[in-house]
Amino acid sequence: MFRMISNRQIADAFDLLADLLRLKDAEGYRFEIIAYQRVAEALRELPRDVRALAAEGRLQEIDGVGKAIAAKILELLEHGTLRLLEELKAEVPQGLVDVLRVNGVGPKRAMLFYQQLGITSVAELEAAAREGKLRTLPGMGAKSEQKILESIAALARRTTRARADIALQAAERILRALQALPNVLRAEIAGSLRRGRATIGDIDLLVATHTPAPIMDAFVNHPDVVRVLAQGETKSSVELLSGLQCDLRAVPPERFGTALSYFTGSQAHNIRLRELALQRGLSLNEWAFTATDGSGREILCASEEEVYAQLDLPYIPPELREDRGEIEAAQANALPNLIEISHIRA
DNA sequence: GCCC
DNA sequence: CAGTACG
DNA sequence: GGGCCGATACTG
Repeated sequence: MFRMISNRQIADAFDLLADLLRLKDAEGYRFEIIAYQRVAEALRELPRDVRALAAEGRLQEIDGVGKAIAAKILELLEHGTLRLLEELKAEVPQGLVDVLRVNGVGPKRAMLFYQQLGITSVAELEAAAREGKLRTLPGMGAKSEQKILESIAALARRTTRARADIALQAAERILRALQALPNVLRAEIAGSLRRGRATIGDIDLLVATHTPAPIMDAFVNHPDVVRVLAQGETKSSVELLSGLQCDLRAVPPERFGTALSYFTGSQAHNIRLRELALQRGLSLNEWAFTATDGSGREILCASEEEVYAQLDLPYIPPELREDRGEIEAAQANALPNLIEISHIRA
Protein backbone atom coordinates (compact mmCIF):
# COMPACT_ATOMS: atom_id res chain seq x y z
CA MET A 1 0.00 0.00 0.00
CA PHE A 2 1.01 3.59 -0.54
CA ARG A 3 2.28 5.93 2.10
CA MET A 4 0.23 8.72 3.58
CA ILE A 5 1.25 11.53 1.31
CA SER A 6 -0.97 14.29 0.04
CA ASN A 7 -1.28 15.72 -3.45
CA ARG A 8 0.09 18.89 -1.97
CA GLN A 9 3.22 17.19 -0.66
CA ILE A 10 3.87 15.57 -4.01
CA ALA A 11 3.38 18.91 -5.72
CA ASP A 12 5.86 20.50 -3.32
CA ALA A 13 8.40 17.82 -4.16
CA PHE A 14 8.11 18.61 -7.87
CA ASP A 15 8.41 22.33 -7.22
CA LEU A 16 11.53 21.71 -5.16
CA LEU A 17 12.86 19.54 -7.94
CA ALA A 18 12.26 22.35 -10.41
CA ASP A 19 13.96 24.95 -8.22
CA LEU A 20 17.02 22.81 -7.58
CA LEU A 21 17.34 22.11 -11.30
CA ARG A 22 16.99 25.80 -11.98
CA LEU A 23 19.91 26.45 -9.64
CA LYS A 24 22.01 23.67 -11.07
CA ASP A 25 21.60 24.62 -14.70
CA ALA A 26 18.66 26.78 -15.61
CA GLU A 27 19.14 26.54 -19.36
CA GLY A 28 20.12 22.91 -19.63
CA TYR A 29 16.92 21.72 -17.98
CA ARG A 30 14.63 24.45 -19.20
CA PHE A 31 11.82 22.22 -20.37
CA GLU A 32 12.12 19.67 -17.61
CA ILE A 33 11.73 22.53 -15.13
CA ILE A 34 8.58 23.72 -16.87
CA ALA A 35 7.24 20.17 -16.98
CA TYR A 36 7.77 19.67 -13.24
CA GLN A 37 6.15 23.00 -12.41
CA ARG A 38 3.18 22.22 -14.62
CA VAL A 39 2.63 18.93 -12.89
CA ALA A 40 3.00 20.54 -9.46
CA GLU A 41 0.20 22.95 -10.32
CA ALA A 42 -1.95 20.24 -11.85
CA LEU A 43 -1.59 18.13 -8.70
CA ARG A 44 -2.61 21.02 -6.46
CA GLU A 45 -5.77 21.53 -8.49
CA LEU A 46 -6.53 17.84 -8.85
CA PRO A 47 -9.87 17.10 -7.18
CA ARG A 48 -8.91 13.48 -6.48
CA ASP A 49 -6.35 11.78 -4.25
CA VAL A 50 -3.32 10.92 -6.36
CA ARG A 51 -3.02 7.64 -4.48
CA ALA A 52 -6.40 6.50 -5.74
CA LEU A 53 -5.43 7.39 -9.29
CA ALA A 54 -2.12 5.59 -8.90
CA ALA A 55 -3.85 2.49 -7.55
CA GLU A 56 -5.96 2.44 -10.70
CA GLY A 57 -2.90 2.89 -12.90
CA ARG A 58 -4.27 6.10 -14.33
CA LEU A 59 -1.58 8.61 -13.38
CA GLN A 60 -0.83 9.48 -17.00
CA GLU A 61 -4.36 10.78 -17.39
CA ILE A 62 -3.25 13.81 -15.39
CA ASP A 63 -2.31 16.68 -17.69
CA GLY A 64 1.44 16.89 -18.08
CA VAL A 65 2.12 13.50 -16.55
CA GLY A 66 3.97 11.10 -18.84
CA LYS A 67 5.92 7.94 -18.23
CA ALA A 68 8.83 9.54 -16.35
CA ILE A 69 6.76 11.71 -14.05
CA ALA A 70 4.30 8.91 -13.36
CA ALA A 71 7.25 6.81 -12.24
CA LYS A 72 8.39 9.63 -9.97
CA ILE A 73 4.95 9.94 -8.43
CA LEU A 74 4.92 6.21 -7.76
CA GLU A 75 8.37 6.47 -6.23
CA LEU A 76 7.10 9.18 -3.91
CA LEU A 77 4.05 7.15 -2.99
CA GLU A 78 6.13 4.08 -2.21
CA HIS A 79 9.23 5.55 -0.60
CA GLY A 80 8.23 9.05 0.39
CA THR A 81 11.26 10.44 -1.40
CA LEU A 82 12.81 10.75 -4.84
CA ARG A 83 16.31 9.57 -5.60
CA LEU A 84 16.81 12.40 -8.06
CA LEU A 85 15.69 14.90 -5.47
CA GLU A 86 18.08 13.53 -2.86
CA GLU A 87 20.95 13.68 -5.32
CA LEU A 88 20.20 17.28 -6.17
CA LYS A 89 19.96 18.21 -2.50
CA ALA A 90 23.48 16.87 -2.10
CA GLU A 91 24.70 19.07 -4.94
CA VAL A 92 22.81 22.29 -4.23
CA PRO A 93 22.09 23.68 -0.76
CA GLN A 94 18.34 23.68 -0.14
CA GLY A 95 18.48 27.14 1.45
CA LEU A 96 19.20 28.56 -1.99
CA VAL A 97 15.60 27.78 -2.90
CA ASP A 98 14.53 30.47 -0.44
CA VAL A 99 17.10 32.85 -1.89
CA LEU A 100 15.31 32.43 -5.24
CA ARG A 101 12.16 33.89 -3.65
CA VAL A 102 13.93 37.24 -3.25
CA ASN A 103 12.89 39.59 -6.03
CA GLY A 104 15.73 40.34 -8.36
CA VAL A 105 17.54 37.13 -7.51
CA GLY A 106 17.28 34.30 -10.00
CA PRO A 107 19.35 31.14 -10.42
CA LYS A 108 22.39 32.89 -11.85
CA ARG A 109 22.78 35.32 -9.01
CA ALA A 110 21.85 32.80 -6.33
CA MET A 111 24.62 30.50 -7.54
CA LEU A 112 27.01 33.42 -7.86
CA PHE A 113 26.36 34.38 -4.24
CA TYR A 114 26.77 30.79 -3.15
CA GLN A 115 29.97 30.07 -5.04
CA GLN A 116 31.69 33.38 -4.36
CA LEU A 117 30.47 34.14 -0.85
CA GLY A 118 29.19 30.84 0.45
CA ILE A 119 25.67 32.20 0.87
CA THR A 120 23.07 29.49 1.45
CA SER A 121 20.19 31.36 3.09
CA VAL A 122 18.25 34.59 2.92
CA ALA A 123 19.68 35.62 6.30
CA GLU A 124 23.21 35.19 4.99
CA LEU A 125 22.31 37.08 1.85
CA GLU A 126 20.98 39.96 3.92
CA ALA A 127 24.13 40.04 6.06
CA ALA A 128 26.38 40.04 2.99
CA ALA A 129 24.38 42.87 1.46
CA ARG A 130 24.62 44.93 4.64
CA GLU A 131 28.36 44.42 4.71
CA GLY A 132 28.65 45.63 1.12
CA LYS A 133 29.96 42.31 -0.14
CA LEU A 134 27.49 41.84 -2.97
CA ARG A 135 28.68 44.90 -4.86
CA THR A 136 32.12 43.35 -5.27
CA LEU A 137 30.70 40.58 -7.46
CA PRO A 138 30.72 40.75 -11.27
CA GLY A 139 27.54 42.32 -12.64
CA MET A 140 26.57 43.65 -9.21
CA GLY A 141 26.80 47.20 -7.93
CA ALA A 142 25.73 49.29 -4.97
CA LYS A 143 22.31 49.76 -6.52
CA SER A 144 21.66 46.06 -7.08
CA GLU A 145 22.77 45.43 -3.53
CA GLN A 146 20.31 47.99 -2.18
CA LYS A 147 17.48 46.52 -4.27
CA ILE A 148 18.14 43.11 -2.83
CA LEU A 149 18.03 44.47 0.71
CA GLU A 150 14.69 46.11 0.01
CA SER A 151 13.34 42.94 -1.59
CA ILE A 152 14.27 40.93 1.48
CA ALA A 153 12.45 43.45 3.66
CA ALA A 154 9.40 43.23 1.40
CA LEU A 155 9.54 39.46 1.55
CA ALA A 156 9.26 39.64 5.33
CA ARG A 157 6.31 42.04 5.16
CA ARG A 158 4.05 39.88 3.06
CA THR A 159 4.01 36.35 4.40
CA THR A 160 1.01 35.03 2.54
CA ARG A 161 -1.23 35.74 -0.39
CA ALA A 162 -3.90 38.38 0.18
CA ARG A 163 -7.58 37.66 0.39
CA ALA A 164 -9.35 38.86 -2.72
CA ASP A 165 -11.73 41.17 -0.87
CA ILE A 166 -8.84 42.97 0.84
CA ALA A 167 -6.90 43.25 -2.39
CA LEU A 168 -9.98 44.48 -4.21
CA GLN A 169 -10.31 47.44 -1.86
CA ALA A 170 -6.67 48.38 -2.34
CA ALA A 171 -7.02 47.97 -6.11
CA GLU A 172 -10.11 50.11 -6.37
CA ARG A 173 -8.45 52.99 -4.56
CA ILE A 174 -5.69 53.12 -7.16
CA LEU A 175 -8.11 52.45 -9.98
CA ARG A 176 -10.32 55.41 -9.05
CA ALA A 177 -7.29 57.70 -8.95
CA LEU A 178 -6.23 56.51 -12.40
CA GLN A 179 -9.72 56.92 -13.83
CA ALA A 180 -9.77 60.50 -12.62
CA LEU A 181 -6.64 61.40 -14.59
CA PRO A 182 -6.93 63.28 -17.86
CA ASN A 183 -6.36 61.16 -20.98
CA VAL A 184 -7.17 57.90 -19.24
CA LEU A 185 -9.77 56.38 -21.54
CA ARG A 186 -10.26 53.14 -19.64
CA ALA A 187 -8.89 51.58 -16.47
CA GLU A 188 -9.50 48.00 -15.41
CA ILE A 189 -8.42 45.46 -12.84
CA ALA A 190 -6.76 42.43 -14.43
CA GLY A 191 -4.82 39.44 -13.13
CA SER A 192 -6.07 36.86 -10.67
CA LEU A 193 -8.29 39.46 -9.05
CA ARG A 194 -10.26 39.75 -12.28
CA ARG A 195 -10.32 35.98 -12.62
CA GLY A 196 -12.10 35.83 -9.29
CA ARG A 197 -9.51 33.83 -7.42
CA ALA A 198 -9.99 33.60 -3.65
CA THR A 199 -6.45 34.76 -2.92
CA ILE A 200 -4.17 36.89 -5.01
CA GLY A 201 -0.42 37.44 -5.10
CA ASP A 202 -0.43 40.94 -6.51
CA ILE A 203 -2.69 43.55 -8.08
CA ASP A 204 -2.66 44.03 -11.84
CA LEU A 205 -4.09 47.18 -13.39
CA LEU A 206 -4.43 48.25 -17.00
CA VAL A 207 -5.19 51.62 -18.53
CA ALA A 208 -5.95 52.72 -22.07
CA THR A 209 -4.28 55.97 -23.05
CA HIS A 210 -2.32 57.70 -25.79
CA THR A 211 -0.07 59.42 -23.25
CA PRO A 212 1.33 56.84 -20.81
CA ALA A 213 4.18 58.85 -19.25
CA PRO A 214 2.15 61.21 -17.03
CA ILE A 215 -0.04 58.30 -15.99
CA MET A 216 2.94 56.23 -14.93
CA ASP A 217 4.14 59.25 -12.96
CA ALA A 218 0.80 59.66 -11.20
CA PHE A 219 0.71 55.93 -10.45
CA VAL A 220 4.11 55.75 -8.74
CA ASN A 221 3.31 58.94 -6.81
CA HIS A 222 -0.03 57.72 -5.48
CA PRO A 223 -0.27 58.16 -1.69
CA ASP A 224 -0.73 54.42 -1.15
CA VAL A 225 2.61 53.68 -2.81
CA VAL A 226 5.52 53.09 -0.45
CA ARG A 227 8.13 51.92 -2.93
CA VAL A 228 8.71 52.00 -6.67
CA LEU A 229 9.99 48.64 -7.88
CA ALA A 230 10.24 49.58 -11.54
CA GLN A 231 9.06 52.36 -13.78
CA GLY A 232 9.10 52.29 -17.55
CA GLU A 233 7.30 53.71 -20.55
CA THR A 234 4.41 51.28 -20.53
CA LYS A 235 4.91 49.20 -17.39
CA SER A 236 5.48 50.12 -13.76
CA SER A 237 5.51 48.18 -10.55
CA VAL A 238 5.09 49.43 -6.99
CA GLU A 239 4.62 48.21 -3.46
CA LEU A 240 1.55 49.48 -1.61
CA LEU A 241 1.03 50.32 2.06
CA SER A 242 -0.56 46.91 2.49
CA GLY A 243 2.66 45.24 1.35
CA LEU A 244 0.94 44.16 -1.84
CA GLN A 245 2.71 44.58 -5.14
CA CYS A 246 0.76 46.45 -7.79
CA ASP A 247 1.63 46.39 -11.50
CA LEU A 248 0.29 48.87 -14.03
CA ARG A 249 0.44 48.68 -17.79
CA ALA A 250 -0.60 51.35 -20.24
CA VAL A 251 -1.60 50.68 -23.83
CA PRO A 252 -3.37 52.64 -26.57
CA PRO A 253 -7.12 51.94 -26.63
CA GLU A 254 -7.03 50.15 -29.96
CA ARG A 255 -4.81 47.50 -28.32
CA PHE A 256 -6.74 47.26 -25.06
CA GLY A 257 -8.27 43.87 -25.85
CA THR A 258 -5.00 42.01 -26.37
CA ALA A 259 -3.50 43.78 -23.36
CA LEU A 260 -6.42 42.96 -21.05
CA SER A 261 -6.37 39.36 -22.22
CA TYR A 262 -2.65 39.09 -21.56
CA PHE A 263 -2.77 40.84 -18.20
CA THR A 264 -5.76 38.83 -16.98
CA GLY A 265 -4.03 35.52 -17.64
CA SER A 266 -3.70 32.97 -16.32
CA GLN A 267 -0.22 32.36 -17.64
CA ALA A 268 -1.22 28.86 -18.69
CA HIS A 269 -4.31 30.21 -20.46
CA ASN A 270 -2.19 32.84 -22.23
CA ILE A 271 0.22 30.23 -23.47
CA ARG A 272 -2.65 28.19 -24.88
CA LEU A 273 -4.04 31.23 -26.69
CA ARG A 274 -0.61 32.01 -28.12
CA GLU A 275 -0.26 28.45 -29.36
CA LEU A 276 -3.65 28.67 -31.04
CA ALA A 277 -2.54 31.89 -32.69
CA LEU A 278 0.64 30.26 -34.00
CA GLN A 279 -1.46 27.49 -35.56
CA ARG A 280 -3.19 30.24 -37.50
CA GLY A 281 0.03 31.85 -38.68
CA LEU A 282 -0.17 34.57 -36.07
CA SER A 283 1.99 35.47 -33.14
CA LEU A 284 0.11 36.88 -30.15
CA ASN A 285 1.43 39.17 -27.47
CA GLU A 286 -0.06 41.91 -25.29
CA TRP A 287 0.14 44.40 -28.14
CA ALA A 288 -1.37 42.59 -31.08
CA PHE A 289 -1.61 39.57 -33.32
CA THR A 290 1.27 39.70 -35.81
CA ALA A 291 1.49 37.62 -38.99
CA THR A 292 4.40 35.18 -38.83
CA ASP A 293 4.90 35.27 -42.60
CA GLY A 294 7.37 38.13 -42.30
CA SER A 295 4.94 40.73 -43.56
CA GLY A 296 4.71 42.21 -40.08
CA ARG A 297 0.99 42.73 -40.61
CA GLU A 298 -0.75 43.43 -37.32
CA ILE A 299 -4.30 42.73 -36.20
CA LEU A 300 -5.31 44.99 -33.32
CA CYS A 301 -8.02 44.14 -30.82
CA ALA A 302 -9.71 46.83 -28.77
CA SER A 303 -11.80 44.23 -26.95
CA GLU A 304 -11.23 40.74 -25.59
CA GLU A 305 -14.15 39.49 -27.68
CA GLU A 306 -12.09 40.27 -30.77
CA VAL A 307 -9.13 38.34 -29.39
CA TYR A 308 -11.17 35.19 -28.92
CA ALA A 309 -12.97 35.67 -32.22
CA GLN A 310 -9.62 35.83 -33.98
CA LEU A 311 -8.89 32.39 -32.53
CA ASP A 312 -12.33 31.08 -33.55
CA LEU A 313 -13.40 30.83 -29.94
CA PRO A 314 -16.46 32.13 -28.13
CA TYR A 315 -15.71 34.61 -25.37
CA ILE A 316 -14.26 32.86 -22.33
CA PRO A 317 -15.10 34.59 -19.02
CA PRO A 318 -12.09 35.49 -16.82
CA GLU A 319 -13.22 33.09 -14.09
CA LEU A 320 -12.58 30.13 -16.39
CA ARG A 321 -9.17 31.12 -17.74
CA GLU A 322 -7.00 28.62 -15.94
CA ASP A 323 -6.23 26.13 -18.72
CA ARG A 324 -8.34 23.57 -16.97
CA GLY A 325 -10.28 22.51 -20.01
CA GLU A 326 -11.94 25.81 -20.89
CA ILE A 327 -10.17 26.08 -24.25
CA GLU A 328 -11.40 22.66 -25.32
CA ALA A 329 -14.87 23.43 -23.97
CA ALA A 330 -14.93 26.69 -25.91
CA GLN A 331 -13.88 24.91 -29.09
CA ALA A 332 -16.73 22.47 -28.56
CA ASN A 333 -19.01 25.39 -27.81
CA ALA A 334 -19.69 23.80 -24.44
CA LEU A 335 -18.59 26.42 -21.94
CA PRO A 336 -20.39 26.12 -18.62
CA ASN A 337 -22.80 28.87 -17.70
CA LEU A 338 -21.41 30.80 -14.80
CA ILE A 339 -23.68 31.74 -11.98
CA GLU A 340 -23.98 35.48 -11.56
CA ILE A 341 -25.37 37.35 -8.60
CA SER A 342 -28.17 38.58 -10.82
CA HIS A 343 -29.16 34.98 -11.46
CA ILE A 344 -29.72 34.31 -7.81
CA ARG A 345 -32.99 35.21 -6.17
CA ALA A 346 -34.14 34.86 -2.61
C1' DG B 1 10.19 16.62 -19.11
C1' DC B 2 5.51 16.12 -22.37
C1' DC B 3 3.16 15.99 -26.53
C1' DC B 4 1.97 15.96 -31.51
C1' DC C 1 24.11 42.93 -23.27
C1' DA C 2 22.61 39.35 -19.38
C1' DG C 3 19.56 38.69 -15.75
C1' DT C 4 15.11 38.90 -13.94
C1' DA C 5 10.19 39.32 -13.98
C1' DC C 6 5.13 39.41 -15.79
C1' DG C 7 0.53 37.07 -17.40
C1' DG D 1 12.19 13.37 -33.96
C1' DG D 2 11.70 18.02 -32.75
C1' DG D 3 9.05 21.94 -30.79
C1' DC D 4 8.03 23.88 -26.47
C1' DC D 5 4.87 31.93 -25.60
C1' DG D 6 6.32 36.52 -25.98
C1' DA D 7 9.84 40.52 -32.46
C1' DT D 8 7.19 40.63 -23.75
C1' DA D 9 9.45 45.03 -20.45
C1' DC D 10 12.71 47.03 -17.00
C1' DT D 11 17.40 47.41 -14.72
C1' DG D 12 22.32 48.22 -14.49
